[in-house]
Amino acid sequence: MTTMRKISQLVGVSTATVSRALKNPEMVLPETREKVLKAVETLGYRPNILAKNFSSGKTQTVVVIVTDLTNPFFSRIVQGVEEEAQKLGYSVLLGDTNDDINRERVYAEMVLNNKADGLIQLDHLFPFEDKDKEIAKTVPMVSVCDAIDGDYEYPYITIDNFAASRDVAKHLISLGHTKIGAIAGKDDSLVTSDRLGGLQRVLQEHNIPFNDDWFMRGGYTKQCGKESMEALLSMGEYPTAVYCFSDEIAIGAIKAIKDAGLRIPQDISIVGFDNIDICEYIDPPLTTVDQPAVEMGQRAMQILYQLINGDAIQHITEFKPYTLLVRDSTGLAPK
Amino acid sequence: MTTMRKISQLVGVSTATVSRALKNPEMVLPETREKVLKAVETLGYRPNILAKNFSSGKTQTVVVIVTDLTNPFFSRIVQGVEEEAQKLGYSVLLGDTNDDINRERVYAEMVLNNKADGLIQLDHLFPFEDKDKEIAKTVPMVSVCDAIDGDYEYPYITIDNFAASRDVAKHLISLGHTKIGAIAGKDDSLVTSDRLGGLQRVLQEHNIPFNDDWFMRGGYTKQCGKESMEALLSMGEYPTAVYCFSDEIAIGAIKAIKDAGLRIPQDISIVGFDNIDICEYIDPPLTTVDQPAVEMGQRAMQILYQLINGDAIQHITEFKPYTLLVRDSTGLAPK
DNA sequence: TTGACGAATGCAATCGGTTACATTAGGTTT
DNA sequence: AAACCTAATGTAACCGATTGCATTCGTCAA
Repeated sequence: MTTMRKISQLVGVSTATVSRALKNPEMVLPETREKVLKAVETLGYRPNILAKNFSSGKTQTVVVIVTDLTNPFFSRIVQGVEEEAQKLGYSVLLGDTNDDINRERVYAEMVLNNKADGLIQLDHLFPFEDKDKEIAKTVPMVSVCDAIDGDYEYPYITIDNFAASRDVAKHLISLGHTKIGAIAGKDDSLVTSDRLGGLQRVLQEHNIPFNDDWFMRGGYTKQCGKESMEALLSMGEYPTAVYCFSDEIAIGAIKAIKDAGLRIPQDISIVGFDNIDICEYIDPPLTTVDQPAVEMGQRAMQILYQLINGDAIQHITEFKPYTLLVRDSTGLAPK
Repeated sequence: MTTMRKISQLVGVSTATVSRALKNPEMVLPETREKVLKAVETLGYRPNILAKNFSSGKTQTVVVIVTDLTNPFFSRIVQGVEEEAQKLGYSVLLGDTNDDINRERVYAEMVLNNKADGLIQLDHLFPFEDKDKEIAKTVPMVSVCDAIDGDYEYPYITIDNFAASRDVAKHLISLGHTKIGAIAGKDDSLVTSDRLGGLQRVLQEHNIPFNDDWFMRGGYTKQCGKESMEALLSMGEYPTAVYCFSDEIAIGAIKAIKDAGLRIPQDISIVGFDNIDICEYIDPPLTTVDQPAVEMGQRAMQILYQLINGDAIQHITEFKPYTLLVRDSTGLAPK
């Protein structure tokens, strides 16, 4: 391997000069610089990043923790993170945890072990136990889209889920729906409580009762959406509109409705959340709340960059704009 | 930060002994080991991976290059890679290239710069130019699912695309189809030529002409699928069955067909490829070829591991089993 | 002419864990 | 008892780039 020493020998200067010629050209005589660059060229020198990282104590790398990379909403956020990371000179280590808190912990500890400089979390469980909270304090860390409800002091990029839910609820009520159910993703998360809260608030404002039996909990998967919807349909009386807390859930719900021989939106209206690509392509096109996934990922990376580079860790919840996209999966309530 | 030196001072031994107590316990007196472990515990020592990597010259990290992470087929492969990487003690650096050859090159060079030990490529363009081929020779590298047609000496994990295409073609012919179109993903790739070849061979065997106008090329996206299908439908005579080289393409094609007021499969049969999760959920459920994505990713990582750890680079094309899944998007050819 | 100053460069320590080689202690063999 | 061996541990070099401090050299002012 070509090292800096070889360059310095070829040019007849010290390694310090070579280092400066490459990193701080203005500290070096133009002709020295020329000679160094030429030697770099002829020997095909590449700086050993390992050595650089070691002496600087930084890895120029961040870890992204995702529970399920196959969820297109999450993978878009990751794309945003990565795009921004590359701009800022960082690499992205992938941590797909498959909902396993222990794997989350492993990835979080990578920062402590100097394998990465910071952490971005999507839809996470960590920090989970008290010992995790200790770790969380020392690790530069940002949450995107979902966070743990608790008193943690790290930034959180999201949309105003409460307000978005209010918009969804108003939309359904304006179509005449009064029998409204919901299928949530994960329990005990800020997203779930905010979305549920927004829905309940609007129902309350319109004196429409909220039927707790019609509030289902599962995961952000098609499978869960299908099973939850089947459960709803098997009840004696079921809702005429179902608000799914993710598009994946909605897709599963739609499948269950069609399998039962019912029509969307004539019999049941469906609303999703996230606006993943496929929403426009499914039948019927899905009414959903658009979240700016890529932008959220980018922003998370920007903030993480600031944290890593010295800004004190402060609690910032940053809201991005959202849009309710009305498509064909919602319609007038059946008579 | 707690370093090995601190431990050694606390215990009253040298750093070498500490190192051995942790890495080669059998080289150290049991009681010494106990004392070291205790000190590690009380001081909360964590080895600095940066230093370890530096002195060993290895990063225990691999790069995965994907053109589009939001494609669920690719993200499943990545999941497989990651799962296996974790088992083998490796981390995964993500390289989403957005079809940009320059970004691919950046990621490939990470291996040369000691940022990673090896490279896994999905649906890639690299190596592209002659200078890339030089790089490719020195970099431990494995392709999954798609490779560049050319004389490169690195392993390739795939399914037998030619045979799978034959199965698709036979299935369509058995349903009475003779007017068969196809929508490909990328040009100039082994996958495209194999799949097209398999289709053409079977048509030839049945004395069915292959209409070149009905062979569309684009990318592996819903958007491309939709546009290609619209183009097909705008022709005076269009196929009664369309073989899409990915499920994403198929989903776009289905959208175009429905928008045109036609029915699937009564008017047009559609076949996809990959068997991504959503195939069961769309309307109608999609006939497709299942590829064992997770397993392919795992296997790619295993082989890369072997390459990194000394096995000579050899050209292996390894085929995984595939399955044609007949669902409801294919039916009898219209009279 | 000399002292001061600044620009350019060199010297050498440093980061923290690993490891080849050296040393020591304890036991065994002859 | 001397010679020898082995297990356990210590010493110090090493990986390669960075950087604080020292040095050199040329220039300008006193």
